[in-house]
Amino acid sequence: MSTFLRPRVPDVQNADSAWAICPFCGPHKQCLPPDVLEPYATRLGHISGHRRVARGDYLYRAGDAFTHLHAIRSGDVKTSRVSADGEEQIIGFNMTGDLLGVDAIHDGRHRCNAIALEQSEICTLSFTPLQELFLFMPRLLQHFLQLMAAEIARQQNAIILLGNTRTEQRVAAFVISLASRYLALGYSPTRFRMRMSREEMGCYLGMTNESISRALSNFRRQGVLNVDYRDLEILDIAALRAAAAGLV
Amino acid sequence: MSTFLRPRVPDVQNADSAWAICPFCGPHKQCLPPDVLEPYATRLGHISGHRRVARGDYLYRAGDAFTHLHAIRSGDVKTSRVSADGEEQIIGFNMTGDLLGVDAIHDGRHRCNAIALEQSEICTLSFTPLQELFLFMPRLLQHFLQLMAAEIARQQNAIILLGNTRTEQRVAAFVISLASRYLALGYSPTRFRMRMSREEMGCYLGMTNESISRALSNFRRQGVLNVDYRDLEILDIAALRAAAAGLV
DNA sequence: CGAATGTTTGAAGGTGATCAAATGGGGTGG
DNA sequence: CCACCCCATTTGATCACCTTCAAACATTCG
Repeated sequence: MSTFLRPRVPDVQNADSAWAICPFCGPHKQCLPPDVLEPYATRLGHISGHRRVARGDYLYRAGDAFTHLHAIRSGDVKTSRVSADGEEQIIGFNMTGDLLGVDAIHDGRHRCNAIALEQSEICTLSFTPLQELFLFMPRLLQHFLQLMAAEIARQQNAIILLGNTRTEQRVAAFVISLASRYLALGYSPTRFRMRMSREEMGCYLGMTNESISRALSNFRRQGVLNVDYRDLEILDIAALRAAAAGLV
Repeated sequence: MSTFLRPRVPDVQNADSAWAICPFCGPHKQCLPPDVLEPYATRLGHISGHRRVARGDYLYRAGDAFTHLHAIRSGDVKTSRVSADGEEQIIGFNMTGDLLGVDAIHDGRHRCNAIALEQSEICTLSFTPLQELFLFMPRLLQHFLQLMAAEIARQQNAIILLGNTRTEQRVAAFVISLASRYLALGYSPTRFRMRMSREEMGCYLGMTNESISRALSNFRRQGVLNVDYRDLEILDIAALRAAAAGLV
């Protein structure tokens, strides 16, 4: 990286609140390595806020002017768009550590709704001052670019999933995706509660809630999963992986 | 924007070659407004190169180390990934003005293949020096962020298309997408040649080449399109839009 | 505790995939 | 420049998969 522009952030302690360092994912710090985060914490704290949202609340709506990025500190959120005929179409599910709203950088207007699936804590980041911080903090900028690129890569996976797989394969891949994200957050990857309805899963995966239900039931009959409504346990991860790879 | 970091680029004429200003899309300049581009041209020129590729050539391969971004100066390119079972899965089609490879910023390694659909002219942009330029050129950075966000938005459209539409609707939307991109490039939006095979279209749209062919034939029978192999003419844009909106 | 919503399972029907074959272009080598 | 061959495209027939419609049951939240 360039040596001529080194962060000139004062090395001030800022321990008054955990919220102050939340903009890049708070306690888990998975978005930004601690050694990078530390000197930025103070400045980032100045441009961030936080809110609590209840199940069903909107973080932002399609059409809203884009002013802030939204980071999930805890909880689960879905992002969706509403088509011309008024039907909701889910773009993705997000959980602790995810950063929402970057797509709105394009034209300064949100094109998605972000809706809480349960009570959640949200950090808001004012984007204009963040952009100015980038000029002082090359590693912060680099990190942000990597974040956006990771989002693109994730969406590529979704495109492949939707275009080139059958229902059971798709559901298996989705369950594995959830498991690996819970693992990354330090939760059990084999037992967790799915926060979205079958309807919402189906909307995201391009199938009906009935097909989702049937696929999960099939996996249960095969001894691969233990499904009790939204509680899920992975019994045979190898078989699940095989199903996700299309080896049926 | 910040006033303390204004571009300090020497105002040097740099007219020796059109290639020198190619990094952000050359003659069409659609990526960067001329008044922004002008002062950057010299510096950008220093970090850019160019190549000519023939039909079937790889711009880069999945697994390659990421060093350069690739901008299409002319021609058409497809990006794809190869699944575990060795099948090609097309992520997108790109044409003049598109910037490829941003997804590799995530971990410094390309995850896609980029393959020329026909003879093309490609600009290469060394990413490390570009990152340093960002620190001097806030508007260039802002523009780049907008570019990446636009890519995310485009992929969201693809996800919706794949998940929530039927074949005819999907094909109609694809044709409209091609038309609007040709329009933006100054070409006829109603008569153009499709650069990809039915097979490749199908792979991208999550259907078989036969289904693509049938959908196009149906539109021809209805007087909506004139299809002659890869040559396409839009006869009834209103009907096509209606089909793309799912109003069948 | 009751109503509304979410989930499971069944049966029937439609859409798109698969298999197959004929036709037409385009690229390559002579 | 032409002819050939390979491959893309079109069209048809059959079939599997998933959707649709329907009903029973569980859960959650007021």
